[in-house]
Amino acid sequence: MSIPLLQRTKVAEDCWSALDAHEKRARLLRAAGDVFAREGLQAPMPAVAAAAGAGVGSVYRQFPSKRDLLAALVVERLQETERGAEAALAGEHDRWSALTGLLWMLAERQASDDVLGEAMATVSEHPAVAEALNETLVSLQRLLAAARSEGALRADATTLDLRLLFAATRAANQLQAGAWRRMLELGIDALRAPQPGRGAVSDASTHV
Amino acid sequence: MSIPLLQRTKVAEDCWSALDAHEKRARLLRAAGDVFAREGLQAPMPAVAAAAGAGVGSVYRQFPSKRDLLAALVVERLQETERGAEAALAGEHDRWSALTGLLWMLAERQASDDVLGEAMATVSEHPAVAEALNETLVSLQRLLAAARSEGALRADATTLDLRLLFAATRAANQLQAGAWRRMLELGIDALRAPQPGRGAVSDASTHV
DNA sequence: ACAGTAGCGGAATGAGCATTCCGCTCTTGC
DNA sequence: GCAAGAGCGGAATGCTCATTCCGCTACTGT
Repeated sequence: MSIPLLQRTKVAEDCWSALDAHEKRARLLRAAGDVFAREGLQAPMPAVAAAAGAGVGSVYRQFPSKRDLLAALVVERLQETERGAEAALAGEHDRWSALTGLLWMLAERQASDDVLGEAMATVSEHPAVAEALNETLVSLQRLLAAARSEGALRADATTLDLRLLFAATRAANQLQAGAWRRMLELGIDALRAPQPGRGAVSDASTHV
Repeated sequence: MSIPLLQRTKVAEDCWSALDAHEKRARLLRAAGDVFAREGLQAPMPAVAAAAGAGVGSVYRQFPSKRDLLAALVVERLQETERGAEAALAGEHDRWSALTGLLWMLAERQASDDVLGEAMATVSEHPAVAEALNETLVSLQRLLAAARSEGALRADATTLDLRLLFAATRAANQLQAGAWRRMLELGIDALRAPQPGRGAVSDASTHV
């Protein structure tokens, strides 16, 4: 069941064990993501361990507590988001298209596997999560700034608006499968700059 | 601690015990609402019992399970909403004002004590809740129809839109206290009929 | 080939909670 | 005033986990 053959060799053992640990961690994270997505956040640790083909002990060696495991999962997703934002910023299209494209991608992913939203709420206080969130928000902020300078994004849009949008799509989807699409369309419309329009998704423009 | 004096008298004992049971039930419900609002839905039953100045046994005599207690709480709130809708329908103002007024009131209440949203998700399958929800939706539906006939509400707005709106305000508020206001303003704007506007909160107009 | 040990799997432990059970009290009916 | 019993409070029970602990296996270095 395990992959002991990859463990420590006489050559550069630190290097090997490091690589190995990394792979094991990734495997656990993937299994945890699957299990939590399928059974909800209350899925027991032993189930996660089993899904990863490991014993609980091994899970706890990588993640000191369930909370830490959840946090790692969330951080992973946040980093993906950050990379997505960076890519959007560097892409060929105009920033507005890049931004909306990113939002659709993220929302779709969230819709197909909602755990992360709930997990985020559970571990938002976790140091690692807080840090990752900050970094992600910085990237998103830059993307917003770029889109704004191109005139496509309403002037007072902030990253809080984006977060509100995600919260809303998630809520919508819990109420009725597929409802997230409409909610997102609506939100994106509200984010668009044009015309004299009325309000934005948020008036709290003093946040990152 | 208890109010034994009100129990059974020789006069019309069914009547008395019924009234008494009703009062006790109400007291439990109030206590449960407080406790859950303060400590979250995972608050232990003994805590609820203590808050009501009763023993767990008494709680279980009224509500066979925690789930039933939660359901009763949700049903109560739904009925309030229903009454609110009826009142709005019968009020003096135009239906649009009545509708938005109702939405503001309900959203504010939800913001100040969020449990019900979560509880609703937990027990939405419960028969009693399903039934109460249906009735509430019927009333809201009538209010919507009235507002629509006055021309203030967009033609394709449904009660699902209202539910989405509540889900969204709740989500917004969880992210940032007070954010529900903006979200609600936005949603109400989207519900307004006027001009050629773009989209509604939902495109699923085939639901009650 | 052998002793030493890192890392593993999963049994064992402990805590928290919903729910059940029971002895006790206060009220009733005579 | 007394026996019967309705309804009460809260101790006891049983179960589900998170987390800890430990004997075992497989690889290392000699």
